[in-house]
Amino acid sequence: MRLNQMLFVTLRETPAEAEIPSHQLLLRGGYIRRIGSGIYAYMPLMWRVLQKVSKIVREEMNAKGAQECLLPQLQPSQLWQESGRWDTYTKAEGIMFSLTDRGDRELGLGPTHEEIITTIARETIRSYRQLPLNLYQIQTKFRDEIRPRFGLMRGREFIMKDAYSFHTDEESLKQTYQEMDRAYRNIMTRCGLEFRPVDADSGAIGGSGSQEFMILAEAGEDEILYTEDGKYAANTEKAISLPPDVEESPFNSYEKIATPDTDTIAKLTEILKCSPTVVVKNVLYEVIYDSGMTVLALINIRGDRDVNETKLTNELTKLAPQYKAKTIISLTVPDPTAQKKWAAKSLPLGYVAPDLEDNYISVDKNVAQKFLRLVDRTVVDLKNFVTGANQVGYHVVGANWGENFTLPELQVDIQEAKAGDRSVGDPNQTLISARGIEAGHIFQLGTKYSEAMGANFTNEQGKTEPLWMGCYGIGVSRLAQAAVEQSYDQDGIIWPVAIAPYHVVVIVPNIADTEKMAAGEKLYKEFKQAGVEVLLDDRKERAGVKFKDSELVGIPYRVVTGRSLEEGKVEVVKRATKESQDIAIESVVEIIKGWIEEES
RNA sequence: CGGGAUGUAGCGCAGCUUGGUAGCGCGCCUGCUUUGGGAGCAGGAUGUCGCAGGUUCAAAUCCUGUCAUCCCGACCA
Repeated sequence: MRLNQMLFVTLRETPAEAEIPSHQLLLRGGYIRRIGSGIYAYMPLMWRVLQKVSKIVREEMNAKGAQECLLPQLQPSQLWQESGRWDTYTKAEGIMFSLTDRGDRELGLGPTHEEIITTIARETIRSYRQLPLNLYQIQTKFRDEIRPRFGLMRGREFIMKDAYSFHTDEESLKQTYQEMDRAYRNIMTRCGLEFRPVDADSGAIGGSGSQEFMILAEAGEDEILYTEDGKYAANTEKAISLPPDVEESPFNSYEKIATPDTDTIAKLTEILKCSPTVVVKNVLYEVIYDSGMTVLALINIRGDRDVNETKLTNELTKLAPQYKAKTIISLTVPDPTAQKKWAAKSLPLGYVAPDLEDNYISVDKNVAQKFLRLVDRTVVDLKNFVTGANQVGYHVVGANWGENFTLPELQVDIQEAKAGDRSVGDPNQTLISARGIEAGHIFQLGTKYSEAMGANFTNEQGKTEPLWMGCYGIGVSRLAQAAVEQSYDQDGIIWPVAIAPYHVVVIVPNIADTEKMAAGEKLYKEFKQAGVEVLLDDRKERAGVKFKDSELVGIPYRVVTGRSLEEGKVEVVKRATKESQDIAIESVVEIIKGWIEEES
């Protein structure tokens, strides 16, 4: 392509809206244009990158026997009602754009396609003979993100590859899951990315096992924890760990002590001269279930640990049936205004004890009349601990479960793992923290959707059974931007060769110089004939502008028909290293072609 | 949704406190010079000052409302 004919607009200054390097560079390089919040146009260069990523994804999916299809974006609400996700997705999670058509039918704009694919499966899969099956598509998805961010990283419209597999049993599902894991590793590696697969929470999609593929980058929205030996890696949301050992409690008799002005653990332990590991912290959460019921959850956890709200949400979701509910609409630490809605009297904030009486809750049929008491494992075996006295200004010390307080029946792991904690699998390993961008996520769904939607098959024994399902997503547009986040310098983008929009840019420093122009044209033709993707910078611009642009846009190899032309040579510069060398004009095409084959 | 901020030329911003001709840099167009690191000189074009009301002789500026965008928290590929 000749730059002179291309819609090629770079920005010298960084648009104010962009925060992180990859977003800034994609805007400045003219790869993307913002159309609305979280809505972007992919310009010609970007589209080439996206197509290259898609091509790699296709090749790896096809290699595992997956079949490509294309599913509708406009989805009837009834399918989502069948799976039970319509209300969650349009109300609780609020992630789905929905609309009503002129015939008064409700439709959703697809944020994901489990419902559609399950419908197809139940209509077309009859027998075990047709299984296993893996279908995928590369599609634009719509999600009404509350806060779109960082350009393509979290858009409201984005490109995703999603695959769905169907099986006769769990074993077959696990096998495909493993194959997808392999395929995903290949995809990330081929795209030239540094990544890490981690254990993950499966969130609203549901199902049992799930794994995320994290592209390592400082700007990543997720924190991951891993051990140095590489045997354990998990998203912090999911991570488990051994907390530091408990220090000996300095208290051996049960006593109530005046502790004025100690509404935080730090202030308390300073006054009592004890370790936070012997403190039982009591955290109050306000939970609203989709049945409209408000439940107050009182969590007991060790003073030096924090509650992992993802784990807590999962535990609370399990308890939903108790409150005639299916799911949680909100989970918050209630502020004083929120407390007024249900508190019968003012709470001893900062001094709450595990036995906080239920009569703090005012009588209301939409509010559970008893605290939901959950105890984290970190404090189950704690002896002679310190905790609140349910009276402002006072704590108790030397307390024990069974003697002074009743140990709640619901014992759960809801502590948040932190860097520095020991690994559960191998206590000699400590957890290290890194930030990552979630570019892929694979799930073992099990029979959640097939049961809900009646997608069954007949097995070898002639019995009807629900299909086992898996689903596998890759954020194509997110992955492309993540690649930039992982590879840039002060001058611009450094694309991995495999996904660069073009391989080579031939720069003619001065198009008025007919000899240099002719050399540029000749090389341009030869590169094209050799199957190398080449740009010719034949714009009426000064050399400096062309150099700056080529670096900003990040084409891996630059060929300049400049000074060295007199000796029959051209200058060749590698974008990644800025390494420059003069190469004879007749061999340059072959040499660069060789480099490209090596790199991709 | 809660907290914070911003809307002025394609991009980055000033002007608003104290109302009175809408400005700067970059980019864009024309010409000449320059021609290997975002050129120099000369000339030129581009704005319903987010939108709607209000106050006023007069509003980018003050008041009210509204919309949009961005940043910090909960969701997710």
